[in-house]
Amino acid sequence: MTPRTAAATAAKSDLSRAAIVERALSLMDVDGPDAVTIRRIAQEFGVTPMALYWHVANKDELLAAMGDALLADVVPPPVTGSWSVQLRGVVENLIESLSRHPAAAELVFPRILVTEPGLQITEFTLALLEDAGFSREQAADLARMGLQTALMLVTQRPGAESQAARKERDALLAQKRAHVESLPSDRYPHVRAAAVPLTDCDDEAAYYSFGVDLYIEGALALMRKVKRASA
Amino acid sequence: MTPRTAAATAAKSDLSRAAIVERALSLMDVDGPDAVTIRRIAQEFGVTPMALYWHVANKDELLAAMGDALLADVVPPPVTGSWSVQLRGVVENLIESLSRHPAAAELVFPRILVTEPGLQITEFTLALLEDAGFSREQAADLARMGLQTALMLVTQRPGAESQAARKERDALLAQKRAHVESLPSDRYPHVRAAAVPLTDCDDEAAYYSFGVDLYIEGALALMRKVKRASA
DNA sequence: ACCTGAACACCGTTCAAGT
DNA sequence: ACCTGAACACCGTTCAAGT
Repeated sequence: MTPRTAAATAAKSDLSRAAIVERALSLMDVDGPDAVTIRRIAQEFGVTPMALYWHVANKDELLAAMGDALLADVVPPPVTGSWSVQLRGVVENLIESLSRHPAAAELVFPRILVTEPGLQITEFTLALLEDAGFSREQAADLARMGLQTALMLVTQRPGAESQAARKERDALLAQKRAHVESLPSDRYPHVRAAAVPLTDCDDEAAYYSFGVDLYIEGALALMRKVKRASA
Repeated sequence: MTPRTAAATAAKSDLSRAAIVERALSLMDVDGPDAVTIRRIAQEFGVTPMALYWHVANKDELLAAMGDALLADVVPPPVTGSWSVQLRGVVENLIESLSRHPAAAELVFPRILVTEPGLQITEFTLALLEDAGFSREQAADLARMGLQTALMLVTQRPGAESQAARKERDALLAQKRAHVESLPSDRYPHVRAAAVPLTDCDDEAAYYSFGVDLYIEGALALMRKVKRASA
């Protein structure tokens, strides 16, 4: 029996498409997108780079699979309540899932119309919006922007928007805030005063609900306009 | 006199930081982000890869400079009209500039609080929103989401969201639409019916104004809430 | 069915050297 | 001041070969 580390043994025995995808996702969160390489993942599994190609066609397919994995565990939205309450549920559940792997969140975009769960979310949202009275085109745009809203809120959350490795993130954040606070207050008084809220997010829940509010209130206002025009 | 192509001669004589940035931007639009490499840009200028390092510290700095270039020619917003009209101007002018290089648009995100024009836009927007009655934190969140809205609309515009080279884009788009149209209509009736608006954008102006409307109407609705709470 | 080894065409970047 | 040449450590990927 050749000696091997316990970790490598466990990892190697686990080599599978799902395990690779999961490892790639956490690699992305911890060490940033540049760390997600075929060779690095293989190394983490104690395996040759070429071994991955048995489970995954190529890197693009791996990235797609990562997007699919995020989409796969989005909780289905509530089916009761007003259309705006249900719409809010769609966006909130998206945020809930995407925020588990913020660095990988944007990978879901190209997968939404290709993957089963993505299509189900889209179907539900379109039905909701058309029933509410939006035209087909408006419903399509609005549904798309709901996904965009969830995605933006997650990927660009102040304090977490950097693409660097987790280790460097705090230093970069401190540096950025110091820079903003060093700005001349005669030229940028508001920016300086808002240095903290611009660079960090002390209350995550409040941040997300404010963002979702903006979207939902916008949709409600547009609905009123549609009703007025058709009346 | 050694023979050289006219293009290479003209390009070589033009080698400068600004020229490199410009070339990188159009390379990104035409051939996709993967085509933006130090070596490829050098080749386009008929020059050795190392030559670029005189004008640019490294690739990260080049990407930052590309973001800065987009921000640099954002038209200043109008200074008259209600706060919501001015806010709309901010977002519309951002869209105007970013849509000239959609593939590079996301590069502005990390540059907004670092660059002169970015800070001016932020200062203007924060002042606008705080004067309107939003708290400092709300103003910061709302300003950020205005930028996010502009960016998302541009980068994710249906039919242009692919990161592929321009040559392949049409084929990919057609393929995607064909896929959506081949969906079982008993399971995804709304998605199927909305195949065209989901995959293409026939009226660009209408698409953008709908997106900006959503944001502005949302802001107006939140303002009413703020007023009501403080009354 | 699943993995390895060698090889290829690409990257970004350093460092010393040219003019 | 501006550019070249050689070299290094990395990529993704192919292809033939092992078990």
